Amino acid sequence: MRPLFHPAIEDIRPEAILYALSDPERVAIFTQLVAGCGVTCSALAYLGERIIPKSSLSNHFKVLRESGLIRSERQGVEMRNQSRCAELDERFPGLIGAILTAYGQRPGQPKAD
Amino acid sequence: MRPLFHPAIEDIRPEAILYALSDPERVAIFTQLVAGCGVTCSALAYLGERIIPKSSLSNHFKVLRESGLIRSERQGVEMRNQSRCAELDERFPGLIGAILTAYGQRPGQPKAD
DNA sequence: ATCAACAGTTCCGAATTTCTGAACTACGGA
DNA sequence: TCCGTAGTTCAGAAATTCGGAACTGTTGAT
Repeated sequence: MRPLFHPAIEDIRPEAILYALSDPERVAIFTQLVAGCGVTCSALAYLGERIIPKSSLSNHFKVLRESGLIRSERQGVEMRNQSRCAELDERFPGLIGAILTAYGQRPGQPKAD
Repeated sequence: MRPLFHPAIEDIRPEAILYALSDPERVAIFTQLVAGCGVTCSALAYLGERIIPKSSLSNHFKVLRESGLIRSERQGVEMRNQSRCAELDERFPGLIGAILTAYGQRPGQPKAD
């Protein structure tokens, strides 16, 4: 499998972040990661009112990863995902927090780590 | 004149805001409006390095308007546009500011450090 | 009233992007 | 080895975006 691409912190573009988080399904996924639970891909298939097909889920993770919002690494047969909140909050102060607050889904302080 | 649709402040959805501001051309337009001047549509056709076709420009304004970011009203033969920042900042505290700050920190943009 | 000029919108076809089922790859365990 | 599970990639259909041309609505001039 191709190595997964993660942008360096300085290469992260605001438009990619906003685009990634303009989809409520991706926001729900990201929110779970920020909260620290459900870190694998398949664990999140039942978010919301529908079952997200796994190819769509995989694509959501790719968008989140390539926008710089999350970091993914393979661990055995599954993929561990974690948010890059701490880095992001240094680069774009207050941005992630304000977005999650706006969605009304912020479960904790993204800066905390 | 047929009134243009503007969402009530309580109907504004974060995903619409993020989607609207995930396009750098729209961000450039919005930034001009935030800067204060009630700006017309055609006055912004030369933002950035290309001439934006007027149908595209019209669509950008429509997206901004229907997401709740701006208010537009016809004044004579032209359209005056203004940002809804004050309302928005009450509904989604810090969101617009954090987004504009994030765009202001892109590489290539003036940096405050 | 009629016409022309202008600001912006709408229409619609082409190009691009998104979605998702099916096929596939990668890893671990027996 | 073969099997099951986790996730990715492929490919075609569906949806969205882009932008030129035609159109609408307003003002000012004749």
